[in-house]
Amino acid sequence: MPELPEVETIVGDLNKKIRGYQIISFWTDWKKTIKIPLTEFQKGILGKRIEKIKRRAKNILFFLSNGKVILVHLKMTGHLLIKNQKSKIKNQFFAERVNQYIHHIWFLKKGHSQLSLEFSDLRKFGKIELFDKKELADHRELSKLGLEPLEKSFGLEDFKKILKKKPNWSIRDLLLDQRFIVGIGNIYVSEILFDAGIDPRKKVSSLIEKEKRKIYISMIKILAKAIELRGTSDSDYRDTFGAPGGFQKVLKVYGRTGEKCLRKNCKGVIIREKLKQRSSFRCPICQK
DNA sequence: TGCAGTGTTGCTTC
DNA sequence: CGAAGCAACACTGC
Repeated sequence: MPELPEVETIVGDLNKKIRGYQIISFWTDWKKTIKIPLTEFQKGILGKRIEKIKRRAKNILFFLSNGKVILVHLKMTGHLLIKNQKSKIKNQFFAERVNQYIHHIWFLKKGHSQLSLEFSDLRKFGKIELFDKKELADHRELSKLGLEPLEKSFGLEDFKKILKKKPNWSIRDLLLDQRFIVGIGNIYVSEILFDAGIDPRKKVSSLIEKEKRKIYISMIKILAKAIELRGTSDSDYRDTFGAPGGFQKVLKVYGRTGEKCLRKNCKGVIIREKLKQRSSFRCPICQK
């Protein structure tokens, strides 16, 4: 389930490995994922060079030499894997599990080097779009997205401005809503609020100055740490080598129902509760 | 064994 | 208008 740190890791790898490659062909067995007619998609990408890859929220954007942009969203179970004839996915068990779900493949070439970029998507929730770079600014969905939490320009004051917009919401619902701050999903929202010592159900308007500051700092700290560890592989996230991330080893609350709270001297036991149809994890003692 | 749970996000409904 | 619920899909685990 890729959130900001996972997508950031993937984009970093893609830039290292496929920047400058030309798309020679594209194969799919599930057209529904591609949001424009397949012939139009093919025409827009074949023979074009991949100039750079960027992340916006949880979206991956491939900028092509003809001014087109391929948008890929992995949703819940998507993976992008890069392979050449010799390379095998690092984790063989994972390779066997994932290969049968490869529904789209870009075949790439640069000089004598040939690679394939394979999109594995078990639940087929992922999406692929193609549009002109000049439409980027008013893209129907991208234009509605909120601020990037790791941008240098995203300061405490910006965060507090966002908090003012939804005083009656719980802090958890606000952090998860991509219209305000992007990139945070169910795993990191639990971890951020644990780190900040804040109850996820807490109403935004009841947060005092100190708490707002804590949440802001924890948000940046946890996301940056997760990128450093190449993301969280709870059940199925893998990087473009098929290798797992490292953040799952340092999760403090997510998926730790019934286990002891890891905060020093806290005797709490982590609980899971349903908030708005989704699981939320917290320590009932040290998150106030 | 069958059905709830899994999490992202846009769409529908009220 | 906003909030809640659902659908897209397939596998896991209780």
